[in-house]
Amino acid sequence: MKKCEKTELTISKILEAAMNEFGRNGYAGGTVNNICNAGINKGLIYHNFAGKDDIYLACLKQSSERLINYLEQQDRIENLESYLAARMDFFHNYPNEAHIFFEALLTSPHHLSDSVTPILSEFNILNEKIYNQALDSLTLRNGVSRNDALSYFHLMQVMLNGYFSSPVFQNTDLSEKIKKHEMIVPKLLDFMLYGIAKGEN
Amino acid sequence: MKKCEKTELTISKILEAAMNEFGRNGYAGGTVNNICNAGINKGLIYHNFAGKDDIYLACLKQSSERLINYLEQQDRIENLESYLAARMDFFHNYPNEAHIFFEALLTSPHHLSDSVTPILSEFNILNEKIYNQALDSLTLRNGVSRNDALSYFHLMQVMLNGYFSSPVFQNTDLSEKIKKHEMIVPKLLDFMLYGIAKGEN
DNA sequence: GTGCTTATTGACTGGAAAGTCAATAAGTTA
DNA sequence: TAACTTATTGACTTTCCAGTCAATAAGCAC
Repeated sequence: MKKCEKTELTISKILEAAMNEFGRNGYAGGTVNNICNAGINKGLIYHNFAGKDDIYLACLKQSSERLINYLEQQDRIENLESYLAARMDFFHNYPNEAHIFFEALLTSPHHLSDSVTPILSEFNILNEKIYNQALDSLTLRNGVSRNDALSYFHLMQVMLNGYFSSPVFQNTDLSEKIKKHEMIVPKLLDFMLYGIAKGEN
Repeated sequence: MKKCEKTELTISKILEAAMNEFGRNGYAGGTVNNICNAGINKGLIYHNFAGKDDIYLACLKQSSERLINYLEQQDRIENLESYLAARMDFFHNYPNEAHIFFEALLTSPHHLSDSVTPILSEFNILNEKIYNQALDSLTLRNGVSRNDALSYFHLMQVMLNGYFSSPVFQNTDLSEKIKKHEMIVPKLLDFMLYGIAKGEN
C-alpha cells in the first residue's frame, strides 16, 4: 500500500473512532484514551492531529459536511417539506453526527467557539437559502411578516434538530412512529405552515 | 451564628458556585476544583455532599424547583400564552438554571439518568396539565387529533427551551427583541395555535 | 469552663487524562 | 541496496481531577 493511502486510511480510522466517542459522550465527556481503545495507537493519533481539540473539530467538520452533502443530494430540496424530512432522516440515521452537530450548535465549549462558528455557518447559509425559497412560494396570512416567518423557521430548525437528535427522543411515541414509517413530519409541517400561510397549503 | 444556620449558608454558597460552574461548563466540563476556586474549601464541599454527582443533582433539583416555582407564581398560568412567555422569561433571566435544566433534558450523562428522570418528571407533569387545559379551550381543525396537538406542544417545548437557553441565541434578532420587550412570544404562539385550531384563536 | 459534637482547613492520594518521545518498522527515492 | 523519510509503537511525563484525612476551630450542652 502506498504511503499516502495508508495515512488517509489511518486518519479515517481515527476519525471513525472519534466520531463514536464524541457522538456518545460529547466534547468534554469524550477522551483520547477511549479513542485509543478502539485499536489505534495514541502516538499515531498525535502524529496526525494536533490535539484533542483538533480531533473534535475534524469530527464536527465531517458531521457538517455529511449533513450538507446529504441534504444537497435530495430531490426537491427547495421544497420545505422534503428538506425538513431529509434533515430529520439524516439525524435519525446518523446519531453520532447528529449529536456532535447539535452539541456544537447549542453548547460548544467556550474556547472553541471561534473555530466552531465558521464550520456551522455553511449550514446556516444553506438554511437561509431554502427558507427564502420556501417563503417565495407561500402567501403569508395577514399580520405575518416575512421576518416573522423567518424567525419561525429558525425556531422550527432548533426544534427538529434538537428533538430528533437527542436521547430524550428515544423510545417516545414520535420516535416509534417515525421508525415504523408512519412519518409524522408532513403533519407537523402542515401545522406549522398552516400557522403562517394564507389558505390551505 | 447558629450551627444549623452556618451549615445552611455554607451549602447555599456551595450550590451558588456550583450552579455557576455547571451552568457555564455543563456536567462533564464542570469541575469540583473550579467550585473551590470560588472561595470554598474542598473538604467542606465533600463534608456536605457525597461527590460531584451529588452536587450536580442538587443543582439540577434547584433549577427544576426554581423553574416550577416561577411558573406556578404566574397569573393565568393555565393560559398557554402566559405559560410559555413565563417559561421563556425564566430561561432568559436565569441562564445557569436554563443550561443545567436543558442539558439534563437533552443529554444528561448516561450513568445519572436514573437520578435525573424523577427530577425532570415534575416539570413534565406540570406541562402535561397545562397542555391539556389549553387543549380543552381549543377547537382543533379537521384532521388534527388531540394526540397530534400534544406531540406538537411537546416539540414546541423543546424548541423554546432549547433555543432560548442556548448560547446560539445570544445576540440574535430574537434575543434583542425580547430584551427590548418587543415580546415575540404571542406572535409565535399565534402561529403555532393557528396551525392546529379551527378559526381565529 | 469542660467535654462533646460539628464545621472548617489545606495538604495529601490515586488514578485518569492529555500529550511527549526515543526507538523501530515500513515505505520511498537514488 | 543504501540513504532517507515517514508511519507506528508503547512506555513515559505532566497535569489535572475526584476524593480523603488528620488536625484545628468553632459552636453547644452541662
